[in-house]
Amino acid sequence: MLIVVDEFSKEPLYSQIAGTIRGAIADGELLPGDRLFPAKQLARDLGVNIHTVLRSYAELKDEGLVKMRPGQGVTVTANQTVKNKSQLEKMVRQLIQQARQYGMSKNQLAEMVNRKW
Amino acid sequence: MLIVVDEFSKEPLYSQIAGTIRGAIADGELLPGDRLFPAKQLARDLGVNIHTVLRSYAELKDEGLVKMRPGQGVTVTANQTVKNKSQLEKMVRQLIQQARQYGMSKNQLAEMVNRKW
DNA sequence: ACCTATTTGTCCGTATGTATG
DNA sequence: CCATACATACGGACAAATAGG
Repeated sequence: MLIVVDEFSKEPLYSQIAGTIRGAIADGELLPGDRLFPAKQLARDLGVNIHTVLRSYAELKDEGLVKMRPGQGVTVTANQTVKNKSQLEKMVRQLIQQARQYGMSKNQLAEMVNRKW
Repeated sequence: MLIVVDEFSKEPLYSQIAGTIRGAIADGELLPGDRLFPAKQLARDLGVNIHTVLRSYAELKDEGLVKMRPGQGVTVTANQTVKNKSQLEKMVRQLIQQARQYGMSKNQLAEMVNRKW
């Protein structure tokens, strides 16, 4: 996987790095179980600080795309592709309709989902 | 609001701080629109680094509990309470269960809700 | 059981940039 | 223009978990 960063971009470095990796996972270039470069190594290769890389990795971790473990590294999480999601989408639509009736905002619903997860 | 940190606790400092504020919001001690202490000030008062406080705030921001804006500070987000929400909560629980069966992550579900809103 | 190297996790300090008022 | 406050990035230090010899 090729990662490049543009230090003059208005997009933060950690965001650029996370975005590239996120795309690679989405494209299947990185598969579940695959290990990312150690932060130290990637930082050296990219010419950025290790903290910047670790922040990128942490972002992907928060998204559930990877797992991070000291001594072991960062590995891509099991694939989350949904096969039969039509039913799920129907539920989501119903839920949204219900939430709207209660006068909830999008963020309020999102927060509720987040809380109950 | 009183915030104390235990530097010998195994719980990270930023987590301790975020937890205290999270609790204060849950208890209604902090109300929507209320402003948190500037990170610099709180850091000084607690005897920790400003980054540690900013990390706490960022965590609460990711949870949707507060908003952060340069120059303006950190403010508690609008309350999410819904009056007749028992049915809605039941739907959310079902939805989450369904989503889990499909192997979706929390963020994937959130994104789905966001997209369909 | 021990030691060592690797790698992430947290915290500190400093510098500079960006948005707001 | 200026002060305030968060945002990003760098560097260094040490801790904690893991793997391997």
